[in-house]
Amino acid sequence: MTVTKTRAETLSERIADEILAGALPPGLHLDEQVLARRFGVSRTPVRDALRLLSGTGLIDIRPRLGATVRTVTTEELDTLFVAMGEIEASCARLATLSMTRAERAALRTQHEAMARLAEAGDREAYVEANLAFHGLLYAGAHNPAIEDIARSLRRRLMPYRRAQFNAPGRLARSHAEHDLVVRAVLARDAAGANAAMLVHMSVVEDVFVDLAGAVQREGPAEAPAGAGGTLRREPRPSAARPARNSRSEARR
Amino acid sequence: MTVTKTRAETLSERIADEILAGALPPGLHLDEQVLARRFGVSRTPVRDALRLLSGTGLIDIRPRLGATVRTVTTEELDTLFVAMGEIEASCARLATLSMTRAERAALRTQHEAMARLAEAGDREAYVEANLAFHGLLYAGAHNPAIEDIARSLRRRLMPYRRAQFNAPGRLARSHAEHDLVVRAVLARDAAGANAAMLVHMSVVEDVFVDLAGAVQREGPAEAPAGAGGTLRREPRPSAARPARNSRSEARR
DNA sequence: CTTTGCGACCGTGCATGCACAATCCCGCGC
DNA sequence: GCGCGGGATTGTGCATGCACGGTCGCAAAG
Repeated sequence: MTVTKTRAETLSERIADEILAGALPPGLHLDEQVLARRFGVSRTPVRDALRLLSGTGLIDIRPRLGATVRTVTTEELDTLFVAMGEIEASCARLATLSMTRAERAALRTQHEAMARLAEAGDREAYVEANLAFHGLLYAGAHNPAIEDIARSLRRRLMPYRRAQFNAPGRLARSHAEHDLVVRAVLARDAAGANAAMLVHMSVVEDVFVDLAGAVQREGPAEAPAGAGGTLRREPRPSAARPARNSRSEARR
Repeated sequence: MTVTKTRAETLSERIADEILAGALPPGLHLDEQVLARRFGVSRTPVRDALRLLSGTGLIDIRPRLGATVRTVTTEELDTLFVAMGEIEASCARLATLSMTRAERAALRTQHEAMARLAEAGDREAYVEANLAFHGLLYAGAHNPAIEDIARSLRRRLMPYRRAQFNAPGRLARSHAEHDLVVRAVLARDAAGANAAMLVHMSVVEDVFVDLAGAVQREGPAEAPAGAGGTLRREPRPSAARPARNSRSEARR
């Protein structure tokens, strides 16, 4: 059996962590030699790690120009959130159709635990429980392919989701939205679960866009590790507020 | 500007093509040195290409064991088809909300052209037009993130979709299913478009599963380039027929 | 005859070296 | 003063070499 992790693998994880933590800010050029020195290896495993990471969407590699941490504009972020919503909604629907009795029970338990956290206003714990909650739905879909997609998207959005529960009253409203999802799942109402999750995720998106707009207007936070501070400032600060929701930009 | 394509890039495309064409059958071990000799380069660009390819799901790389063409079991294939259906349905819904007038017109034109192809029974042309048809919906969603996911999934499924239109009457029925999708899109009925596409894709899946079952029972086709012949034969031929549809396996 | 331990072979992981391309800087011309 | 061209610099792309881990085969023991 293979327990050996190659250096390239280890490196790609560490670099990914640093990107997600904000230590390597978007747009930063990733110099192979610098990274090699920093990690005490040669350029070869660094190159391998960067190739590996390019598949995750975290970095861009352009021939002869090297790798840069992927810069995400607000427009791209918006489409990512929409896509995430669609995938989550699909998971909710599939989970409604495929969850075992035990999985439904676990979902219900998790949901009820989150009610107490929301009431207590424990944001920290709620955020963590929220990840687990959505994870239960991914797993409940019994579809590794779509679960991979969901986790990959969630990973890419992670840096931008931190502050979302800081908005006043968001905890309670989030839980109320979850409640509609859970009810539909338990009632075997697949279409309802799909729709409820779509609503939930579009709210999440809107909350984010509001925050992002605020960040953009004031400029990013001071510390490089500041949550939400990894948004690229648009070249022209005027007209910086894009269409709020690509779902509603229709009918041109 | 960068017009330079690196050898690794070129190689990854060529290798991908060969995998998709069936020249490199699933399970085949990809020897770096052999590939290097075959393409007249050193092992380094080959390694880079393989790392790049590992992100697309076409190959597996296991430390110290090298790369193999990804083997897809019927179960995995089933989940992939379900995921594809979900993504396509999402695209259809988003396209309904976001398509411009011109895009709707193009969709209608394409659909009408396909009516003639279906009537004439021109499978070859219909398959190609079908790709374009779905491509119009991907693009119409105005969401690069979800479009990428759709194209990536379609790519992975490509080798297994060839024979689907050989089933008698499939062309006409496919077009009828499309018709429901197109009507919903043009009528701005997002939920309807979503549902219609879901139906269409689940039929596509069922047709495939029937064919796959047949292939498995008789063994793969003779030629290594044979369409549908890239299915891995299960170790135990008995009990080889799995649950037909992961959507209907529910309520355990 | 089957099973298990040992050794040789082979392929991947990683380091190093070189060449070319893209960028930057400085000097020259307008 | 500003734009433009050419050379130096820097970093990536690729080739090559070596070492370690894994696999396979063979032989010996049960």
